[in-house]
Formats: sequence, C-alpha cells, structure tokens
Amino acid sequence: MVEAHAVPGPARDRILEAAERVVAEVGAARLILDVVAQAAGVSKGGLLYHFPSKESLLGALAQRYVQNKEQCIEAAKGGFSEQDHSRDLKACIVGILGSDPRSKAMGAALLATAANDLTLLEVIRERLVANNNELAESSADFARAAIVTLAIDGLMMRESLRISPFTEDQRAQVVRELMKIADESYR
Amino acid sequence: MVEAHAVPGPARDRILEAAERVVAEVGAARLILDVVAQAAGVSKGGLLYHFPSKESLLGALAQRYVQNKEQCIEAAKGGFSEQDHSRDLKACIVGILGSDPRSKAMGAALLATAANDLTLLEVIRERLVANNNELAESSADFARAAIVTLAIDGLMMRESLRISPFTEDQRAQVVRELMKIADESYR
DNA sequence: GTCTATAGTCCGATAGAC
DNA sequence: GTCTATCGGACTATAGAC
Repeated sequence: MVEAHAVPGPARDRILEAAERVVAEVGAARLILDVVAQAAGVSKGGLLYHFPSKESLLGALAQRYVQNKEQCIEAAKGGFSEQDHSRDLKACIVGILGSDPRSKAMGAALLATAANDLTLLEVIRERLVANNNELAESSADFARAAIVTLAIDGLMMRESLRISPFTEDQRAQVVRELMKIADESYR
Repeated sequence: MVEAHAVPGPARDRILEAAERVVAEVGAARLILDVVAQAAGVSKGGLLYHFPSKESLLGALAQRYVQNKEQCIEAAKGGFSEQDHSRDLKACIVGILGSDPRSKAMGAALLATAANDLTLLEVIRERLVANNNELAESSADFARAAIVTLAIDGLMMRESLRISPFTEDQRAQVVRELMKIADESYR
C-alpha cells in the first residue's frame, strides 16, 4: 500500500508526488483520487482545488514526465563533443534509453493517459515536429536519422510496457548499432 | 452519435462491432457500456453476459486488433519472393505500416488498454519473443534487423496517436530506407 | 487563496425473473 | 441467453471554515 507521508512543501507538489507513487503501484487506470489525497495528506476537496479533475491530474503527471525526459536529453549532450554533428541524435539515444526503471514504470501509465488526451498529444506532436525539422535540415541522410528516432521510440515503448524481447546483450548491440546509424546519417 | 444497427448475427459479434464503432468515435477512456449495448441492440445486462466486465470487452477488442495485424503481415508476404531472405521483415513493414486509418484509430485506444492489461501484454510479449528469436538466428546482422522492427513499432505508435511529424514524402523516404536496411541485415 | 465536509450524479457490476 | 431493477463505488460540485 501507499502510505501517507507527512512531508512538507507545497500541497500541489505533494499531490503530484503522491500520484506518481500510486500510478507506479497500480497503474493509471486504477488510480483513485481518494487514495491519492490520503497519500498526499490532503482531503479530496483539497486535491480537486489544485487539479479540477482526474484527467487534469494525469495530464500534469504526463507533462512532468516529458519535461524530465527533455532534461535527460540535455544532460546527455554533455557526453559528446560539440564538434560531433550527430551529437543531438546520440544524446536522444543515451538520454531516453538510459532512464531509470521508476521512470519507465511511469511511461506505461502515461502512454495510456496520452492516448486519450488530445491536448497532451498536441504538445508532444509540436515537439516532434520541431525535432524533425532540425533533422531534415541538418542531417545528410534524413531517412536514416528519422529511423533512429523511430527506433528509440519503439524501444522506449516496449520497455515501458515491459514487453521488450531483447536479452541484455542484444539490447547493448542494438544501442551500439543505433549510434553507428546516427553517425552514418551525418556524412 | 453512434446509432443502433438492426443487424443480425450472434450478439457477441454485434457487441464487438458496436464497441469498435464507439471506441473509434470517443476513445477507450470514454467508452460507456450503456452506449455500446444500445448501439449493438442489447441491454447492458445482455452485454455483460458476453463480456463480464468493461476490461474484458476492451481486451477482446485488442485481441481482434492483433489478429487483424497478423493477417495483414501474412497477406503482405505474398508480395515478395520466397527466395528473399528478408521477406518476413519486409512483410512486417508493408503489413503493419500499410493499414487503413480506421485500424489506426483503434490502435490508440488499444495502446491505452494494453498499458493496463497484463494478460494482454503477455500475449504480445510472447509474440515479440518468438519474432525476435527468428531474427536472431536468421539474420546476418541482428542489430540492424531489430532496429527495423523497433522503427516499425515507433512509426505505428506515432501514427496511431496522430503525432507523426513526417510529410507524406518524408514518410515514403523512411519506408524505402527501412526496406534497404532490411536487405542490409541479411547479407 | 487554500482547504474541509458533504451532497449529487454517473456508471460498472450483480441478482434474479423470464 | 437476455432483460429489468438495483446496488455501490468513485468522480465531481458546492458551501463555507480558516
């Protein structure tokens, strides 16, 4: 069970944090507002003051997840030379595929949420379009670069859903090969 | 609105068909049993005789979708020579990425369903493992072949969710390049 | 502005008649 | 195998305390 934590801090953050714990435990479909409120140490009404509906709470969680991923990508850029033309693409590989298990558990829940939330999808779509435009003008071989991003998405999805068939060794091979294709697409 | 259709046939099939229409219209999250029952021309109780819970109804829809996809892949094999070592991989590209818009609308709903249904995920996982074993022993370059399957998944997901950033032309480039990588991985 | 308590409403699920 | 009636849980709304 998810226990109430007498943590301090703004109620909004406590609620978000509690919701994350609940979602990680039972999934987005079985998330119950009463449970979240209790875990966050607020009343249900208090929760609904900050998030006027269940959907808006899940939406906020999803936003948080996306922001976190973007930070991971930014951080990963530091690992590559500024001269490396395929640096951004490689940072995506490392940043997205290197995330912790906790984050992946959340991924499944948010996939389920996103699939029914047009607003959220639009945010993600805009991000993808921007990313794609960059690729289209910077890469020498657009199609290869695009395939790298698609494969990243595919692998992330499989791992979020825990249906990836790869052995540890196979996964390492795949990541190595992705790096290679990333390089190929910039010369 | 989804209208009641006085179609004949077993109630179970009528319900499934009605549920598909409803899901295509409002999404899995907003599917209401009463609405499905009315559209299928049965009472809610009648519906719940065939599918004892909402989850089981959505699960049945998902199964149907997966079977349909497998048939598409089988059918696509006919388009390639039996001598072509990468025939199966290419059939996946054509079979999965060539599906009609109706089927894609369903994809989003079922992604949302699958993310919360461990039983269903297990079925899909077994399928992926079998597929992966085939790839591992047949392909000359396992990693490349795996990346093709990952990219297919990634593109299918994006298109199901309607967040794909590609222009028509870019998409065609990507598919062509996938075919090329499929060939590369078998020599 | 932030939160509690309570009341309202919707909808999935069950029980039992036919 | 299907229907009607009803229950009960969970989301939402509102009035008002601090």
